[in-house]
Amino acid sequence: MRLTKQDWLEEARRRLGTEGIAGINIEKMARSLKVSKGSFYWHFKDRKALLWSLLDYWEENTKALIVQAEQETAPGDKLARLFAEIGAMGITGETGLYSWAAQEPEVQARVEKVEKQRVGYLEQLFVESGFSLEEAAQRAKLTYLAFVGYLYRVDTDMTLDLEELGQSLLSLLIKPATSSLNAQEKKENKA
Amino acid sequence: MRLTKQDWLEEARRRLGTEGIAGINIEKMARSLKVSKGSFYWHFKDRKALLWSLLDYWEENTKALIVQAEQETAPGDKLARLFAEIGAMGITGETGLYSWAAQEPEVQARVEKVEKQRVGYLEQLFVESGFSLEEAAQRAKLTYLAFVGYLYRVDTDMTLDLEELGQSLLSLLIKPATSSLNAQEKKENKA
DNA sequence: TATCAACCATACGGAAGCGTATGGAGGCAA
DNA sequence: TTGCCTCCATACGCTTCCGTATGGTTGATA
Repeated sequence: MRLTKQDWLEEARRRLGTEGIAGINIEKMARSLKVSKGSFYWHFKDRKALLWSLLDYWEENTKALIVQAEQETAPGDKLARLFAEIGAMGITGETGLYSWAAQEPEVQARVEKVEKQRVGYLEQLFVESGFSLEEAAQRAKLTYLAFVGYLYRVDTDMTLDLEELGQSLLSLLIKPATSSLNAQEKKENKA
Repeated sequence: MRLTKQDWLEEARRRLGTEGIAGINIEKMARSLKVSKGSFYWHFKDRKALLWSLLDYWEENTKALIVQAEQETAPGDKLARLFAEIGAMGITGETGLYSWAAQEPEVQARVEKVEKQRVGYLEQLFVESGFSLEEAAQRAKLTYLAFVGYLYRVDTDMTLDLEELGQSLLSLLIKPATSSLNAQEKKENKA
């Protein structure tokens, strides 16, 4: 069977989701794909190159997600959209990246860069909702932590499903300010 | 140097915290402890036996934590105490257990058992705070997810520190009900 | 159809880990 | 002193990876 670089990347993403970083084992992958590892080393310099490509993909994914969310107008809708899109595409494998990052500083730096974008975006949503910068930062981090927790505990009894999580966060963290913002809008309408 | 079983367990816990499950490498540990692995295999049947002992320790730890928290009376204080104790003892290594659990069903079962105790306890706290069972369950899970997220992102810019997290959860998830409960208490006082 | 580049198989060397076998070293007790 | 029990060192076999070297296959193209 003739493979492309993409085939290998897809297999790697599958395994990152189910078995974590340790699942990205060239000889096992070759067996799954029914080729020899000669194929792998044709498409990639070494194992690290593959993992690095995975990081690229992951980074693009985050950006795309934010673009999608921004199609909504209200911050609450943006957050809901964000969770919906995440649920739709299924970002399995994040956890694998984190544990990998914990071991290699280079990777940690890249992961943190992407995470900064994420938390930064969440922060923006809370600011749009009418919170102060400090409040927004706090709520953004809390939201992100809950999300990371979700990623790790998904498929156990301990977690809400993604929609529930989104709704909970929405009602607990955004609602109060949205209503106060509505109050302000009413004021402006009267003026 | 003559070692005890405890010495090996402590070394393992250290490594679980810093390097995760993969860090529990018998030959590396032996080098750190300046003995040969002959010592290890005298104290433990095999690597799995050591890991299993680690699970025991972790389970006991959770129970102890709950006992400590129960020394407080108000549910809010209990939650705060919980986070304080966690911060004091530093439960590093949890994340290593999770990723290990993801790979071995036996371990997964044990981890989930302990997690059920944890979330169950949190649920109880929210019920004590005046929430309905459903609300309490939702908030307990959210709290736990945020906690797990914290464990994974600690030592990055993406997280609040543990006290902040506790305070945030307290003010966002318990406060509203506590005040409504206060309102009820006032009613009762008038009657 | 002959050639060349793209792609893959096979076989190997080497490192790292696990677990075992066996033989001490050292204390303690008869 | 002799024997025994606890604990450890050393050396080995086995497996599973990674990465390389080398040659084979296939399909497009001149």
